[in-house]
Amino acid sequence: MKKAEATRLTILQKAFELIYVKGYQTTSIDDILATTQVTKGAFYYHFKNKDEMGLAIIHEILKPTMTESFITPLQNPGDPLEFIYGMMHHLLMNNPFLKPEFGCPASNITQEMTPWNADFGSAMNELIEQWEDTLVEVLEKGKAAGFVRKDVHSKQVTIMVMSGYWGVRNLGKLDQGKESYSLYLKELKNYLDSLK
Amino acid sequence: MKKAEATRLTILQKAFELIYVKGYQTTSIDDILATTQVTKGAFYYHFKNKDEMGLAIIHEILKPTMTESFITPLQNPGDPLEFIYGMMHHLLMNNPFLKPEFGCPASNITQEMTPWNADFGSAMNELIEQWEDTLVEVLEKGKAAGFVRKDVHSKQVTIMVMSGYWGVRNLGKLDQGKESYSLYLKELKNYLDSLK
DNA sequence: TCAAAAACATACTAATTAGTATGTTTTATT
DNA sequence: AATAAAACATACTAATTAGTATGTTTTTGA
Repeated sequence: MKKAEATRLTILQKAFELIYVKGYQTTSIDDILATTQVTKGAFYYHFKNKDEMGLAIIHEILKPTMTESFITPLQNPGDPLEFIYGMMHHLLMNNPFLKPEFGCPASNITQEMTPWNADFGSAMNELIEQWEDTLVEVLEKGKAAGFVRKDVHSKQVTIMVMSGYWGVRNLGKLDQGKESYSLYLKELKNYLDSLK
Repeated sequence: MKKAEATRLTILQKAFELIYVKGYQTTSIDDILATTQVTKGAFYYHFKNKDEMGLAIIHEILKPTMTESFITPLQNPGDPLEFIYGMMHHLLMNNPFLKPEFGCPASNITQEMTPWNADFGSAMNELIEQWEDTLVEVLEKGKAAGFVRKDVHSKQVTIMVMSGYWGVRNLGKLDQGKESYSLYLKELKNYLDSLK
């Protein structure tokens, strides 16, 4: 990788972590410069302004990460209900990057930015629609393969699952540990069983 | 009401609306002064600093509002599953104050403030525990009265319902209207039916 | 009614912010 | 090696921020 490209990527990655922890608006350019050891001249060489960097983070960091977490594992066949539960369990209990006290990066950005920046809104909408479409698709396949009842409404279930995940990621901020996560996962299992 | 008390209440109410729309950190004292027509001297007479005002909003505005919305209606007997569905439907579809693009005030504050201000965290935790306890209680009564299956785990269901609500309030920010709300409510109905 | 306290008003400060102006250094191309 | 462009560095600016200092007005209780 070229050196300049490495600088740009460092900024995006470190800024993403800072924003995950502190929020977008309260992460200052100077914060980013301090943790990356990049100077202001270099920063503004790579990005026109802060928002351009923010959108680049969504497209170049968040989107690939979510594709890797949600879309790619989906290529496997088998019971989609098992698959969905396993994905949620892994995300909530095993993912080493995501901390209960800081929630879900995508959820955080949506909550903070969407009402006031249409570009952030449509960028996040793309991500979420990709996730949504993938879940609907896998549920439909599951219906065809007999894993899921035929009268199940895949999109409704998808919204239920995504909402639950984002919600518990936020509820969990009020815990000390992962109690809410555990309770949520147990009930998610019951719910998914009811779709068989 | 005394005039000074009225000033204080105006600040809390208008600041609450501003924070709901703009977020806590990005709502400036000057914003609040401009919309309330209160001067800085008056503001700092009533509140030691911004955070004291924020906590007062939680305790004196948010908490009573939530009690009125979630706790009081709960005194009625009858089917708790019907009751929960009705409450969610009303909150999502009919509440005139809450707008899809701005989400849920309690959820917003939790997401923004909890990781960085322990006082906000424990204040919000109080609210949520109150809501949680109420839902658990009503579900237990429902089990006793035969409305809910005996093997249902009330706290798990409660976490599922609260997470779903907070999550769909955030998902809904990406919609133009209330599509996600409608889909969520339909599936919530299916889910609650599975607890009968 | 009249002083003391409560309530409010105005002008300021110091820190932080995103962004710019104007450089110097590094890299790539001939 | 020479040169132009790319990449980075430093010093600044103007706006905004929470909070303070120092007043004036209004209310209250003896």
